[in-house]
Amino acid sequence: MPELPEVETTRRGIETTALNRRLVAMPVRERRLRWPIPDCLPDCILSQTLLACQRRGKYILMQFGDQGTLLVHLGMSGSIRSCSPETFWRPHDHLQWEFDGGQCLRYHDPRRFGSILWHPRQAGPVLEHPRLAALGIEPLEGGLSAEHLLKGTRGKAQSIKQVLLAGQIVVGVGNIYASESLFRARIHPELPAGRLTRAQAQRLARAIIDTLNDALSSGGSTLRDYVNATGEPGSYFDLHAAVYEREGQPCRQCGSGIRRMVQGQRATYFCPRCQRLRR
DNA sequence: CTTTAACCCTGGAGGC
DNA sequence: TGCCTCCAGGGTTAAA
Repeated sequence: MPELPEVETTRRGIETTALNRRLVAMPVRERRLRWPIPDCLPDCILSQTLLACQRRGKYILMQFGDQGTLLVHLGMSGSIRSCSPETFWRPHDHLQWEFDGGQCLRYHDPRRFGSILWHPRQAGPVLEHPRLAALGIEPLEGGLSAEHLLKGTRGKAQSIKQVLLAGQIVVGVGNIYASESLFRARIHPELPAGRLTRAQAQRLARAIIDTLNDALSSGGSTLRDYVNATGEPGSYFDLHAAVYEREGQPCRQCGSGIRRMVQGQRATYFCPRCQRLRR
């Protein structure tokens, strides 16, 4: 599933492929995603130039001329690849953006949990879009500190794992990296968020930043360019997980058996020895 | 207000 | 081999 590093790599690939290019066509084969693709597409962006491609959380923001911005989410099975406009359409290829010069981006999403939303310019700053307004800070742009985590978790009885996943304090920590970050910070996933100590918050801020950066750089080095990747469809970054999906296997730190549990209907993996509730 | 659970969807795994 | 059931997952909303 695309986590923040994959989304960021995708964003960079889109920039490389299509920034400052004019959209000449946008065939849509399937509008039924998380929400239906708006009827005004593609008309409202045809012949417009892609002036910027940014990211907020796991949303990719494509600004088309002075018309507005497309909010593109990959859900959990989505991907965007560059191809030639004539490339045969595989199952679950839902649409493509064709730019002048022959550049083309294909949106592919078997489970259709992804979404494509339209934010017209007159609706105001795109960052105030309902889907974006309440998001936590970006972990890779500075500002994620122990103080920020302590402030955001103060008084919360919910587990630290679930608070991280909720994305209201910091974005981009999906199910995989929540487990990985907590392991790296040696914090038990069930710790009530409000009980986080300063030392733990310090380690957690560091762990989140390092975990995401590691994934980003390893993804960048192994695939170079996600959008232009020629590997098998749907191949995501090869994660060298410390705990994720390693139930029963020895902890790389202490050798104890990695445990799996469910929090909020989601799997959590942790080392019972390295991550203790009481510290 | 907080917390929980259901939902959207498909591919893959496991049981028989 | 094939059919059936179950499950994973992110993000959102309805319900408790």
